[in-house]
Amino acid sequence: MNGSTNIEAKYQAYQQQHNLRSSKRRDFIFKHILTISGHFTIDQIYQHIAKIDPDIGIATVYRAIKLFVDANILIEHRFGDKKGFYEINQENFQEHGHLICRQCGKIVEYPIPEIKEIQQKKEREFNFKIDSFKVEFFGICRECLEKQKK
Amino acid sequence: MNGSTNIEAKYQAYQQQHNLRSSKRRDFIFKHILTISGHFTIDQIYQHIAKIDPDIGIATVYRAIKLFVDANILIEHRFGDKKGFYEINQENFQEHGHLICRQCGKIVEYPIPEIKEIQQKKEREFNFKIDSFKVEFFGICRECLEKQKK
DNA sequence: ATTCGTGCAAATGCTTTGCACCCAC
DNA sequence: GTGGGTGCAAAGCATTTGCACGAAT
Repeated sequence: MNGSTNIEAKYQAYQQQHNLRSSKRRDFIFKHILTISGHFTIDQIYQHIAKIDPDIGIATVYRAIKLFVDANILIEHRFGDKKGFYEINQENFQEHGHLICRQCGKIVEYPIPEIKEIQQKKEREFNFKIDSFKVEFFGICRECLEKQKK
Repeated sequence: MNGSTNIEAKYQAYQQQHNLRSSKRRDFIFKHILTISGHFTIDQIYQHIAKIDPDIGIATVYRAIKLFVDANILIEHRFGDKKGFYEINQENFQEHGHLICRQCGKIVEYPIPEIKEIQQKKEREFNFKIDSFKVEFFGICRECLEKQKK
């Protein structure tokens, strides 16, 4: 089973559980987010879709993305900004965290395989059913450190 | 050296570096946040301070808290909400992460001593100067799981 | 027919900012 | 006196929502 069928199954299951009607716009947004690697914002999605389907409203994008977050298809991040960042919660993607530079805002991804073990430990310990995680480090990146020296 | 002198030193250093003047209000907010364990919101601080100093404006609280975040005295969290949550970034506090129930919104803290090692590894690997981190797990808590069964 | 999905614009809620005034240096 | 600190109200910005209409069942 590859990643996208896995996610599609999740979407279909969610649609059934919530008695959703089929919607071309929502399906189109869904297909589009599958093609994105890394993070994106609502506005990026909206800009892209609006080129192909100019009548779409940004509210529809908000509603769709919110639904995908609820369905645990997407993970929402707020890296200190007020704006939301989203990324696919694909189980067979590499587990990763984020390094955020608080000076230039750059976001670097890094693999963090250690997290699975910690997650399982916490699940047992707190009797929580965990379905996503975030590991974020904040600091100053090399480039900004060098700029400071000058 | 205990935790609060550590933080006070951080505050003083920041004040000097940024040529801040002394401010009774900012200092009072500073002292107040030191007494709080766990997370708080801007509004909670404002409500508390306004009882003692009714003339204070909420903008002052925002400005002070933002400054403390910039000084790395506070860590800002956004647990999916639009509202910001804050907590002290006290180095000799126990390193901890958060478990967030996406159903009832409950936030549980847990120790995560493993993180220091990971942090150091990433610092070396990416040449980042890391000064704070977040580890968050999202899922459904025991109580909500039990409610679902019924 | 009924109810969900959508566009639009208004509303919301947190946060920031411009301005006039006050206060520390 | 100069420039930071503050209260107030207005503005900003991302996000949500009420409403009327169109589309799916």
